This record gives sequence, structure tokens and C-alpha cells, in this order.
Amino acid sequence: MTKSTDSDEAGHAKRYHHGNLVEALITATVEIIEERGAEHVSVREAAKRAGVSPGAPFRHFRSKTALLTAVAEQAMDRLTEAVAKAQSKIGSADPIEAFEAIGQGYLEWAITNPTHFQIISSRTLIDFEASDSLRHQNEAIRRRMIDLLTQAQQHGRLAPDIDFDHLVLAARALVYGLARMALDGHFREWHPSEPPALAAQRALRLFMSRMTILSKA
Amino acid sequence: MTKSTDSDEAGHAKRYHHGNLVEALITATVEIIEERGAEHVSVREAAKRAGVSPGAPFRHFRSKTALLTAVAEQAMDRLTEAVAKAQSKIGSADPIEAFEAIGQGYLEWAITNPTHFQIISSRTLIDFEASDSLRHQNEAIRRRMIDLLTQAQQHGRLAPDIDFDHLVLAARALVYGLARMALDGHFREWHPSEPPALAAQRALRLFMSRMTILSKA
DNA sequence: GTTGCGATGTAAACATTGATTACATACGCA
DNA sequence: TGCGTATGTAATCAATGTTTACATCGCAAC
Repeated sequence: MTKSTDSDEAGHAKRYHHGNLVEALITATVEIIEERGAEHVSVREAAKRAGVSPGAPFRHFRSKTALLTAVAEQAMDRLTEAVAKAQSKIGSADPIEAFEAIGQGYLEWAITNPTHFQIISSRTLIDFEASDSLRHQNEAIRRRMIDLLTQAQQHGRLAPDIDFDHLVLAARALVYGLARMALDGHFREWHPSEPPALAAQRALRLFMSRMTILSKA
Repeated sequence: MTKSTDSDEAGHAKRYHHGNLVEALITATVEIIEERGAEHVSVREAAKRAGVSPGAPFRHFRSKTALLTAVAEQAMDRLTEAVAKAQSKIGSADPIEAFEAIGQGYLEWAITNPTHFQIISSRTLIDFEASDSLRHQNEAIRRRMIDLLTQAQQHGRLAPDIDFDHLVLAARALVYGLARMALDGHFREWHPSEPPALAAQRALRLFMSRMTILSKA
């Protein structure tokens, strides 16, 4: 059978202008990260998958780093969304429960989406400082955590002798550490009957239970 | 001034055989990681710094990954040494104190030597599974942590209702998370008056104090 | 409609990189 | 002394990031 025009994999007619190259490049890049890891992304490969010439990506991204940063921004949007959803899911207004929900939402998302989490947490492949979106969303989550713990402290739900700043630091480090351990394959030696995501959840639960005071209700 | 022979930067006569190329390449690679990050190491650059042709490194390392893995092995040796020293430094035989000393030694080393820690914790640039040395030393530290907590439990120094496996996981995640946060620049927003290494120490101290029971002595 | 301009693509080129191959040299042991 | 093998060089290859000159399309103004 003959075709009047060339076509790409999806069967669309191959036009000179792609129409949605930015999105296509980001999608292709995510695919490559899934297959080979973020360190082994190549712009040319992404261009090829988008059905476009090697130079085309540079019309939209100043550099390879800029492309990867765009991927990170998309990923951060999804993380923020997942964290928000985890918070709204628990009806409770209890600040401790809300705080833990952030951690659980973060953890679940990071473990379920290792590809996206990998690109977010990398600071050598992307230009974190140059992206307002990345910095602001990161800061927003951090501030929300501090707010919730401040509320908890005011309600007498934290041990009075506890150092507030270092508790926040420990909580963030615990969640971040669990997520990165999952990503870096540190769970390979874990009990096979308990999935990593569940183990991480329980470690966080343990931490919260020892650091906080149960509500009187 | 005239020289009878060519010489390298250090002034040694340039011989056809380098004499200690393996070490020189590892050293050069560490330098490059310090300057540009582990992702941007190039074998050719390492060869140039060692005063040798671009193909020479491949006589000693099958691939770029193998070179980076060798760097990781050297780094892991030093980490093991630092952890051992931190343990011997505290005279106490108290298992809880020994456990915390491991964490503090690990943390201090990782924060003081970000370059070496970076290459150890990367799992996409090196071939962790292929290196007996890396796997064994990693496993040794992990086993030592479990041993110490087991002893602590037997001496009644852990809360009886605590889940042992998840405590070990949380402890490891906390230390690993703190180390990676320092490496990834997450401490930039921290109080300038308290250095990151100290803040991390205190977060770990807080964790330990809430998870364990004070000795009667 | 036609025109024309800016946005978006292509093709070709360049320097750099990881890796291989054929050849050169020198160390150390018989 | 002589020779084999470990270790180096030089040349080469394909892949990559990025730039430049040119081609094509989309769309607003006339």
C-alpha cells in the first residue's frame, strides 16, 4: 500500500511544523529516563523520538540542562498535586495527621514514580536555582510542614522539651531518605513479603508516633 | 632554560610507562568530580591530567563505569575507616551510644567529603552490584547497626512496643537522608549560624533520644 | 487573496566524548 | 642477553551537545 505522505509512528502526517514539540520532547525525555536513567539522556535521541531533527530541540530549550529542568518542573507539578490530594483525602483538621499525610503522600508518589522523583532530586543535571517554579513549589511544601508543626506545638501535641527546628529537619530527612533509598535500590535486601512502599510508610508512622503526643480525643 | 626531556606538571621525567597510572587516574577523576560533579567526568580529561594518551585508561579499566566504580571503592574504604574510628573514639560499650556513633561518623564523613559520598551513593554511574568490595562493606555497616540495636533491645534500652525492623529502617533513612540533603544543597535555607554538619548531628541526636530509653547508670 | 514577517523546522558542520585497533616501547624474567 | 607480555601511543569510529545558514509554515495586515 502506498502513502501519499510520510508519517510518524502514530500515523500522523509528517508536517514541517510539529505542532506540539515542547510536550513531545518532554514526554520522550521521560521515556528515556525510564529506560536508561537520567544521566544517560541524549537530546538527539529525544529529538529522534519526537520525529524531528537533532537541532530542533534547541529552538525551545537553550541547552540539554534546560530540557531536563522542564521535565523536572512537570514532575514537581505532579508531586505538589499528589501531596495536596493526600492532604485533602484525610478529612481531619488535626495538624499532626495532616503533617504525616504530607510525608505519606510524598513517599507514595516518589516510590510509585521513581523516574520523576529522580529528576526532581537531582541537582547536577537540572538547574534548580534558575527555575522559579521548582524553587517556589519546594519552598511551599517546606513552609506547609513548618506551619503544621507550629500549630501542633501550640496545641500541645509536641513534647515541650523538643527542639522544633531540628524536628522539622529530621522529619524532612527521614522522608527524603526513605524516598532516595527506594530509588537507589537500598530496599533490595528488604523482607520480600512487605513491599518497600509499605515499609517506608511504617517507618514514618513509627517516627511520628514517637515524636508526638496523642490527642486527648 | 632548556630541558633535556619533556616533563609533566610535577616535573617528573616523562617516561613511556607511567608507573602508577591506576592511582593517578583515580586521583584525577576525584579532582574532576570536585570541579564539575560526577556526571561530568570524562575519561579523556582524566587521562590528560595523568599525562597519558586518551586510550591508555582502557588498559586498566574496561569502561568509564569501571573507572568510576574504582573511585567508589576507594571512597567506601575511607567511609568504613571513618565509621570505625568514630566507634573506637567513644570508649563506651553501650550499644545505643555505639549505634549513634556510627550514624554520627557516617554523617560527618559524608558532609566533610561530599565528593566521595556522591560517587558512593550514585547507583547509575557506578556498577555497585559488580563490586564485591562495595557490596560487602555496605552490608557490613548495615549488619553492625542491626547487631547493636539487637543488643540494645536485649538490654531493655528500646521501647518494648517498638517494631525493630522499622526502627532500623528509619535510622538508616534518617542518616542517609541528612547526608543526601547536605550533598544536594538542601541546607542552603538553614540558619547561617549553625553549620549543616552540626544541625544534622542534632537531628540525629533528637531521633535517638526519642527512640531509646536512657540507661539506669 | 496576497504579502510578508516571525516562529519553527532542517541540514550541515564542529568540537568533545567513549571506545577499539594496530602498532610501539620497556620491564623483568629465563 | 634476549624475548614475551604488560603497558603505552596514534589513529580512527560512532555518538553527542551545540551552532549556523537556510527552508518552510502560520498568520496578521493590507
